[in-house]
Amino acid sequence: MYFVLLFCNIVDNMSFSMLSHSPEQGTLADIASHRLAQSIVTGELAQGQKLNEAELAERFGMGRGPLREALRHLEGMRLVKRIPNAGARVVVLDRKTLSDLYAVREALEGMACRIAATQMTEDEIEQLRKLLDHHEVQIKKQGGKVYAQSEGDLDFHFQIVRGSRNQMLMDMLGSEQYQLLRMCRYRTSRNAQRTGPALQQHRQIVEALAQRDGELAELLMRRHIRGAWQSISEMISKEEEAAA
Amino acid sequence: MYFVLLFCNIVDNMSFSMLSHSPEQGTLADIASHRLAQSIVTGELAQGQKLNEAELAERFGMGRGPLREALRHLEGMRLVKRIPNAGARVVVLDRKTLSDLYAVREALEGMACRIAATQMTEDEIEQLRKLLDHHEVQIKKQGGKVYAQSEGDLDFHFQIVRGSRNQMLMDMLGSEQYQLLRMCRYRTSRNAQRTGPALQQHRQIVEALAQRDGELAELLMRRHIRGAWQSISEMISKEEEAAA
DNA sequence: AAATGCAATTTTGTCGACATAATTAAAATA
DNA sequence: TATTTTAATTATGTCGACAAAATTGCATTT
Repeated sequence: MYFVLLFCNIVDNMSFSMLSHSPEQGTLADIASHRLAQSIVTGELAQGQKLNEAELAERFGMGRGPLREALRHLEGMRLVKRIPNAGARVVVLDRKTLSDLYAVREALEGMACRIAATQMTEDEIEQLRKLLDHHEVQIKKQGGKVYAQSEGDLDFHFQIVRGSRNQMLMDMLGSEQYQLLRMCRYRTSRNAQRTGPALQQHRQIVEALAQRDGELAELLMRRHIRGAWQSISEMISKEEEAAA
Repeated sequence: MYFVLLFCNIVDNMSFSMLSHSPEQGTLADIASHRLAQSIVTGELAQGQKLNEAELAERFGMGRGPLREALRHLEGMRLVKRIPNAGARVVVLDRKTLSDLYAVREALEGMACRIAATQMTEDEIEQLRKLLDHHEVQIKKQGGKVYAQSEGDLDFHFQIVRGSRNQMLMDMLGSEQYQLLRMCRYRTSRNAQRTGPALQQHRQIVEALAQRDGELAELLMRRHIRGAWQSISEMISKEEEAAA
């Protein structure tokens, strides 16, 4: 029990590690699952690409059994789409899929924010402030590394979700949806970012949490996510124009 | 393409079939997944029970490979909890888990309702009315068969989720959360029901949809789900008292 | 008698080989 | 030449056997 608590504290302070860091431990299926997820999220495996079991199994140095289990897991995370007797393909993030994702996020994270306002400890809120300070420094110091900023942003959101104390929410957002979000970020992070206004909005949200104003916190979070979607949506439109 | 559309129409009219009917087709892993899910939901497999791979594989007449894939799938659906090197167990639906589930449901189905008010066709809304008429007849005719009523209730909710046209929402609620809900119903369906007030609330929601009043529809749906949770919560309390 | 350490058993994790279905390529026909 | 049929190839689905880990039961020790 002591070790479990210790581990949790480590995780607490690990910024975005819990979302992306791959554990080179556990069963081979778990390892394959993490490596595949990472490859898909970063775009190393292109959207819609066919995933050959034998090929991947050899690349990962394992048999096809564990790899098939990993594919089932990724299917549950919506990172791959399986068709019986016809293999698995990397999911394709089209406009409609992302639109649906952001709509769900708005509802869920809005709720998380409202509850978190009543559940988070003063200490946790103070941690959020420090996280944002850290982000601000990072933004000013190195405006180039948009990747780390994106992960930092996701980390902020997930800390609030944790503050809701709703395990189902943590599972749904943490282990599934955030992977799709990260995937989306990687696709669009080359283009312009909106880190400045986002940071400002984050600060507003934290202050609402500090004042225990759940209604306001929810409103701000929903507006923040709607703004993010608008930004992404415009980016996709430009890409579509460029492609045509 | 013609066959696909035809199939969809059939599914549309199949009341609760899409949520529980097991397809004796596809891969063995899919079959095992459905049969296991059904056994877990109905309580045939008790909560917290250890799931022995070899035993289940023999019972289903298949090897352990497909069964392991099925377990991975059920883990994604949150029906079982796996621990590396220590096997899988049926999930335990304690009060906190169900509370979290209903909180998430309220947010998601509330959103679904609001969007459905602008997206559903007149025909779909008329279908909802007919569904409720059918429920009313069933309730009056045979007050005993609470099982069918529960499934009918879930069907109503899912039709509205479909009306939101949000595929992610349909996946999340349809293939995952509803299984947990059905599981919960089976546990508590022996006790008193609240089919009367629920039907009334359903009718209110449909009328709000018909008037294209998304705000009202969302409010009514959220209130409806909160009421359902209150009812379930009291039931759990009584069970806990009886056990003590 | 309780607790600890060790051996035996059970169960999970993994791999390789075979069967079956889908895809591709080639050949035959209109 | 275009299309359909058929054969060959590839990939997925499945099983059985082995290795490693965990659990159980027993014997030993304090």
